[in-house]
Amino acid sequence: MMKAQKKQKLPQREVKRKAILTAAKELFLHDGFGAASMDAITQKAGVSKPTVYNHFGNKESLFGAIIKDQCHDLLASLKESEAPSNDLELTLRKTAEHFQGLIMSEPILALYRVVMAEAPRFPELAHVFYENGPGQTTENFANYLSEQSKHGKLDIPDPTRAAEQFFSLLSGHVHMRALLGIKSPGDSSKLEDHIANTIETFLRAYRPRR
Amino acid sequence: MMKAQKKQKLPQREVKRKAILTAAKELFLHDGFGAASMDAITQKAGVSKPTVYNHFGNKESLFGAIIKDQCHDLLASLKESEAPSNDLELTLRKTAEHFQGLIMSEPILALYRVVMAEAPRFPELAHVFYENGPGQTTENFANYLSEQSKHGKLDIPDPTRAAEQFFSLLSGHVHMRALLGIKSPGDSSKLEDHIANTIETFLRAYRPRR
DNA sequence: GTCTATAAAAGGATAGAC
DNA sequence: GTCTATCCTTTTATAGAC
Repeated sequence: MMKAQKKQKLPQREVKRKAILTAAKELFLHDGFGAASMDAITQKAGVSKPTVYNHFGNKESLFGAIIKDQCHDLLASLKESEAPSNDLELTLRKTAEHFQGLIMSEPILALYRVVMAEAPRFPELAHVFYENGPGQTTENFANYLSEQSKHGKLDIPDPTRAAEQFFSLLSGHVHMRALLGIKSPGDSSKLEDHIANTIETFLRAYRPRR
Repeated sequence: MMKAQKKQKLPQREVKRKAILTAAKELFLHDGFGAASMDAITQKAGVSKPTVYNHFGNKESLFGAIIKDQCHDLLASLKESEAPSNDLELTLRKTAEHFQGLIMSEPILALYRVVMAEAPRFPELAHVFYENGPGQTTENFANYLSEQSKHGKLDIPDPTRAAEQFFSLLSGHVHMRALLGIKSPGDSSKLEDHIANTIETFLRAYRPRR
């Protein structure tokens, strides 16, 4: 199954491809689809225009490749946090911290902005984003909640809804302000506070009564 | 204080201005800042380019005027729902329905997309949007919650946080899917369900325990 | 104040040499 | 496969007539 390579020389084609992807990723995420020009991308990548078009055909395809890449990276990072312990509150806190750190990071904020902005023109990308991000996250967490509910640690009639609620509470206006680039004084210093409060509220709503 | 108008003729300048604003609003909200061209705007407005530039100077200014207009309309619509009755659950439901109907409408969804996408390049617009929309809404609702809490109908230590949580639960993944243009089967038919469930969860978390 | 016509620049994409 | 050089379209913005 191994393709014989004529020499050990590093395949230059792949090097250029990587360079293009890296440059395009940075510019598309930072400037959006319309404002990022192919010219700027070729320049940043250190290649010429025909090379870019040889690899990706046109601007839309390149954009699609970048966004899908980012979405898959996103999922990969989300899967790392699979450590459901027996300690309910600990698991909630770990999950919340991981999720929060992710969605408040600049690369993911930029991905949110771009995908939402271009959703009307790139509906497929919007789907990929949702499935790999919020969709998958919710599903995994719903399974956990369902299990905990069976064990009597929680009282949850609809785990999927509860999972969505947990993540909605967690992102909330803090996430919205971050998407809008609004720096509320103390927002960042009070993230721990926000997480603790989210968990407390969630448990008040779903902890079995007595 | 009344300016004497030389004749009863309608002021043509204002007519054209309105036409430009209407056309620009539609195109900017539908296509975003970059993809909407001044050419398309002039054409749709039925005026010529120099007229547009005479009125608004450049594309950025026109965009700013449009977005700010929309944000103020948004606030106006939000203020209409000020009917806090003594029936807590009724008020929650009315508030939720009004808010939900607003944020799920296409014009407001488009406004969200555009403002978020352009937030890095138009930070001032992002602020105007937040203050007139989520900020004001939260503040008003927090006041109501605070009152209800004093009367013993709710047990809310931090009204602003609780208000944010209420609206976060309410928008949640339903709103995100709408922003992404994802039509979940039954999403629209189950909005009433979603609202009812949000209120139930909120009350489980914040209703006084005996 | 508003138009026709056009300038000036930048964008996406390609032909042809190597 | 990759480059240099270039084409064609579209874009923002303006000069000058009415």
